[in-house]
Amino acid sequence: MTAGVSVKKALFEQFARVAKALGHANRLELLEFLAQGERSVEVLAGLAGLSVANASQHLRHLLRVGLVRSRKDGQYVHYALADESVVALLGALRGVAETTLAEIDRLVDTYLKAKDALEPLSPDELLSRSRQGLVTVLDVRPPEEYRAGHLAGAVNIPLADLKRRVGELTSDQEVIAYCRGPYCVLAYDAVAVLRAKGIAARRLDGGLPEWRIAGLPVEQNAKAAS
Amino acid sequence: MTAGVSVKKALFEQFARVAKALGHANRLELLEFLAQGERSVEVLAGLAGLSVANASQHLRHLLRVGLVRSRKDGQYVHYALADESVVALLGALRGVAETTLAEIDRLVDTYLKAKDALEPLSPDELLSRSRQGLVTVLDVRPPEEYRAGHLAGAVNIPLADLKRRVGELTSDQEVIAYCRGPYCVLAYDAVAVLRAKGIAARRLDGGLPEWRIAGLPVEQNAKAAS
DNA sequence: TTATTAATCAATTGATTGATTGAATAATTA
DNA sequence: TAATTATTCAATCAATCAATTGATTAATAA
Repeated sequence: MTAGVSVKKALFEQFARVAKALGHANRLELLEFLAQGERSVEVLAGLAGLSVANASQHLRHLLRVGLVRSRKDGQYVHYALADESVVALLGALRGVAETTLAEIDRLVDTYLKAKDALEPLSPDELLSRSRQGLVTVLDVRPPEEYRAGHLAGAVNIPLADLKRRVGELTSDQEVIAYCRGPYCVLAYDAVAVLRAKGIAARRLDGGLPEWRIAGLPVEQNAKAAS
Repeated sequence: MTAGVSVKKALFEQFARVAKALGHANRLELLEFLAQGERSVEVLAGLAGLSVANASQHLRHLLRVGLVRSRKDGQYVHYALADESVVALLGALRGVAETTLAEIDRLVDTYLKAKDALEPLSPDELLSRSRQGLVTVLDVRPPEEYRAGHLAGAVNIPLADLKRRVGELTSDQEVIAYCRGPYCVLAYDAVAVLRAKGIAARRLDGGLPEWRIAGLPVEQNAKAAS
């Protein structure tokens, strides 16, 4: 019982190590990118706008506390989330921040514009509708991200090309657009573009990691699945 | 889109603030106590073994990031978790730490002794069994914690008194013991004591906050529910 | 072998954090 | 009114953290 106190303390210190590792915007952003799939240090540094050395340090920090794992392939080191439970943790963190910080609401509103006007579709709904062939799933991310992993059957038209290539979409089906996750504007913008062209469109709720967990099929057009 | 970058950054910074607030063993311990119910600064300081000034500072920190709320009642300030989502976040943090840190396993083993020998009962199972009157629910925490909130119908026999008062329990029903949460040894010890006396006993999985969310009825013998 | 590239390491700097101390509020009681 | 109690504030100091820089380790290509 007396010894129990220090063990309890040690337990909380371990938990705190994990939480502390989450306590930096850059590391959270890196984790968000990793939630979409394995990435190399250089790619991650580019995505997050960090120097390679800095990104490397943050990644090693995440590695030390067990939030990510790494795999060496030639001269590349690929990082990935350690576990699905990390996605759950990031979701829970978002959940708390959204319900308790008014600041978040303000930012989300600014960032995502007419948020409420675009009621999103849940992964479950998407699953049943796409089984019936009722919807076209549209991935508006850049091709390289699409290749690294996307929803099965999704069409890839990057947002920049959407206006030009809108003819490729059949206008008699509702289009469900998605990009990187809940705070990615691309999908919002795509829905706006499509609606302006008279095509029924909605955004898919959540992000790739959540959909994977929810059971939506994910596929890859790997360049070299080494 | 260019402005989007800084908003995105700001969003991650808000999330990081929350995570950072979780990144200290003392604050996590305070949150664990708060998950059981509202407590005053002095009580929390005592429970966590901190000076009042130090506990106050940690609590104000948690308040600033929205993880707890406070209520002034006379000269006392009572703190409580801001929201149920905080319980979920703490659970997710535990989940990640348990699956990714080997160190945790070692500590839990040391702390909770023959952990696996005592398969716990889930809240759902408890609910159906107690409806049928099949089990006796035993709260082994000190009376003051019991009074502050306990499972409806639970009998309170603090662990220290259990050997002496074991006669108060009917030996023809299985006893389900609980204390403060998943890392509280009292319930483990109680199960050991009861089994030694020939009484079928198991531990209840999780902790009071989780049971509340799972729908188990919680009641209070308030001293003065002001 | 010698470049080149990807990633990490080591050292430095400035900034932030946590515990302690003593003083200051603010509500209650004598 | 003065004393007591619960809490918070303000200042301090040691410890830790994050970004930068330049050097170093591996793997690959010329």
